[in-house]
Amino acid sequence: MPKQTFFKIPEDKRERLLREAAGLFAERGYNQTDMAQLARRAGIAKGSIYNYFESKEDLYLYVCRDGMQRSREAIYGRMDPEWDVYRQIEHIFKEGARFVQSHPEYLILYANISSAGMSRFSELMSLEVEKYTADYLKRLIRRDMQRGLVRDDVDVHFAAFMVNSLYIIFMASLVSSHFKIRLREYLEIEGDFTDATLAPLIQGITDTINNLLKPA
Amino acid sequence: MPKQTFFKIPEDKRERLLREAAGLFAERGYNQTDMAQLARRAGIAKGSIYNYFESKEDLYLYVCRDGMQRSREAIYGRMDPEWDVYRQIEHIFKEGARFVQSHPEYLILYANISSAGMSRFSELMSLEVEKYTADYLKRLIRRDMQRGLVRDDVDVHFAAFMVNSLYIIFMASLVSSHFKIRLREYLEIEGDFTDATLAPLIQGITDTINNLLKPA
DNA sequence: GGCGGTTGACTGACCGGACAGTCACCGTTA
DNA sequence: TAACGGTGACTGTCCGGTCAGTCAACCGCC
Repeated sequence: MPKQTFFKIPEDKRERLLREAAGLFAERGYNQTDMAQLARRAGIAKGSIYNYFESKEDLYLYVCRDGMQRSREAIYGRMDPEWDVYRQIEHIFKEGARFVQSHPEYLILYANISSAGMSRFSELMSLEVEKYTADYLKRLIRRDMQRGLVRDDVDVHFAAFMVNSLYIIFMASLVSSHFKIRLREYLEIEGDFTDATLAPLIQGITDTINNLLKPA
Repeated sequence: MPKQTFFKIPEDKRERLLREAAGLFAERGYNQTDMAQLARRAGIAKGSIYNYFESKEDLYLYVCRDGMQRSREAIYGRMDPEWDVYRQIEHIFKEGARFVQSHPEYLILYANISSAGMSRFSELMSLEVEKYTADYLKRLIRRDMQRGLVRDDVDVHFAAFMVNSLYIIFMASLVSSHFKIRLREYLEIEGDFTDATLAPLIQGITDTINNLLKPA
């Protein structure tokens, strides 16, 4: 957690530091991020960062949690909880794609907690990151099973796992340099992804999910 | 590529260095791996490593490529190319799970080329790593489509992408600390994974794939 | 088979750069 | 003038890569 000072400084300074930190941590990873460079980019002195946070690790954890919060708001914020599971999943994929294209840094931060040398962080954050989505999906599938919209022989845990797995791969494919290359190789796409290439991909994935869940 | 010297030293010394390097790079990541510590673990002097390889980066790339090679041999080696796509996919998942449990380091190396600060490496290796599997799966699906074993309205590229995506998530779930925690949370498993928890998961995933491909 | 010479793998102390975190001082405001 | 946020030069540590020197093995010659 930040020190109190961090919440007493002007909001734009706070935002700028968080923005630059998210960008740098995402671009270079935790260990390769240089606090002096971060200070320079954020337009403050290195010492100031240590007035706001106990340590680099402290800052990193806060930036990650803050990023998860922002992602969640962007993706779940405009969703009507009364929509059926199929419409909600479609919404999540579409809003996710939109959000990740304007703010790839947060998804990269997420992806990095699973990389080598980060197990210290993953022990702190993985559960807290995954629990929200896992619970949400399971509740949603269960609710629509009761409404007769989902086959009643579906294993709720497994189904939620599959939905989220496909979501993770999809999002990573838009953002990580490795997964972008991989997606291009599989779909034999030249150049950047456009709505014209992404729409059928989302369609294919959501169709697969529908197939898994929909009554015969 | 290694220098010639590397191929002139006794095989067990060579193997030991590669083994320890794969282990350390996987455990701590590229940047956090200390060449002095690696030398100590491999039972040689730091200078010797630089008699075998130009640089840390050179060693890393060789260890990764070597690991991919070994993984491929373990997983594709005992497979009969005449088996139908469903049997081959099941074999890949089962052998993959077996291999990754005895040699998690190679899959971790694979997973790490997609992490932050590794884009330099992913540009070098991603294509070469993914191309093999992508081509293999596409060829297999196409062949069995001609044999009438796969629905003829399936998009081969998309189908291969889905199969490999589920495979990646599955393998990562057995190996990365983050994905292990995530799998436990979704499936509500306590403690370690056993065959009893893994078998139904493989079953669920291959069923989903079969559903995607099999004629009505 | 003994001897001098040559080769090349092996070694680890050392160097230089990078970088997290500190601290003594500064400027502003109440 | 006290309190507090801001600052950047400084420090200690870490680590990739180097290199001058060692030594065992091998070779050709007597």
